[in-house]
Parts: sequence; C-alpha cells; structure tokens
Amino acid sequence: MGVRERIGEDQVVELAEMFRLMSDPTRLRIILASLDAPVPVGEVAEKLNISASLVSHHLRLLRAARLLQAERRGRQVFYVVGDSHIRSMLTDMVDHVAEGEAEAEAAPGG
Amino acid sequence: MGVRERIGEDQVVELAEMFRLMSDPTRLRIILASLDAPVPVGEVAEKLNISASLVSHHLRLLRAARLLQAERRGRQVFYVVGDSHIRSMLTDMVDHVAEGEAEAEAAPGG
DNA sequence: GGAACATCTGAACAGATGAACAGGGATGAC
DNA sequence: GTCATCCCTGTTCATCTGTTCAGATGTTCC
Repeated sequence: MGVRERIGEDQVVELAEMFRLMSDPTRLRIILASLDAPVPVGEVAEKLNISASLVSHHLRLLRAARLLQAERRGRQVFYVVGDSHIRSMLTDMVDHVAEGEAEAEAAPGG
Repeated sequence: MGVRERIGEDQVVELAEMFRLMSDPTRLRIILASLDAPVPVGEVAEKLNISASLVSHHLRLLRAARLLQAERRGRQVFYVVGDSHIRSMLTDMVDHVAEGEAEAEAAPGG
C-alpha cells in the first residue's frame, strides 16, 4: 500500500513545513545545538558566532512550529528540542551523514 | 556527549540541503509518490495534477541530490527513492504527522 | 526519414526568505 | 527607582525559489 494514501494534503504541507524549518544551515545548527540539553539564547549565539538577534529570530520560528520548547530561568531563556520523534530523527540523520562520509570513500560512484 | 561534535560544518550543510529538498510541498509529494515503487514522470504529474515540466524540474534536483534514482524503461523514465535511510525516515515522519492528528485532538494544548 | 510520445532544458516573473539594523520589553542587581 | 543584561519584535532590502511557457532532446514505431 502506498504511503501517500496514509496522509492528506494538509499533512504533507505540515511535514514540508518541518523540513523547511530544518533546511536552513544556521537554523539547523541552532536545533542541533539545543538537541541534547536546554541552552540559553546567548550561548547559542556565541557558539555559532552569530548575532543574538538572528538567533532569536530563528528561535521564534522554531518555537512556533513546536520544534523547540522554551523555558525561562531567571533572565535567561533556555531552548531545547521538545519532540522525541524529531530528536530521534535528527540523531539518525546526523549519523546518516556522518557515516555517509565513510561510505562515500568506499563507493565514490561518480 | 553532544551531537554537534559528531559532525562538522560541511555535514550540517549537507543535511540542511536534504531537508531543503524535502521542504517544498510539491517536491515532497513527488518524493512520497515515488517512495514505495518506481513511477514514471508522467504518472507522477497526473497523480499530483501538475505539469510534467514542473515534475521534471523537481526530479532533476532530487536526482542530483541522490534522493531519487532514475531508471529508463523504453521511452519512460522511472524514479524511486534510492536510499533506505531516507525511505525509512520518511515513513516514520509520515506516521508522525498522521498520528499527530490524533494526538492533537487528545491534547490540544495551545 | 518522419511522426508521436515522454521527458528535459532554458528564460522570465511573482512571491517567499534570510540577514541586518533599530527599538522595545522583561528581569535582576544595586 | 535606576541601570545593565538578555531577549523579543518590526522593518527594509538583496537574494533565492517555484512556477509557467516555449522549445529541444531522446525514444519507439512505421
């Protein structure tokens, strides 16, 4: 049975939206940085060497899509990947591209 | 151990590129349509009710990124998802959004 | 060789996107 | 109350993207 029959047009758009949020390198870095543990905005900005304003901008999108959860601790706001499915998927994909390096060397197939 | 330490900047960009390809609803529909079995371009266009030209354009991108494999049979070209990791991930995500519908009804929270 | 079919390619345009800048809250220390 | 720190929001602009249209390429059959 085909996969498309299992979801409707709205679900496709919803899924595409998730991918879209993760499709920007900067945004993906932000997600990855907050994959394992909650991190404050300032720390993300410093780690990735980009402005806090830009980080906040992306965080806003990620938060709206429920990809990241926000938690206030004093005057800092910590962000972390909230959905375990997403976290699991991301971890798999990271392994995929990491292993892909080795595979590429074994089978260059130009 | 953090996940970001396991991959470099190049891998992040590579991963983001994959997500980018899957982030467009039309393109995602095309991928989903060729997820289980090879399908010719014309059939994809007809199923999705879009022009063959547009399908071909997207197919070119998907093919270049190794997300889809092309196979010529006579005067038709069949496309199918080539990587099992990607196929598995896609199936999971489809289930995720499909189940998400039910969860949303149970816990609207928002 | 010619016709019909399926797919691919290039140019152009409307709409979306990311980045940078400036200003506005919220919080905590004094 | 005042100040500094941290984060959020709105706007503008250059760039990118998806889409359509027109025409080319490749394949099969006669």
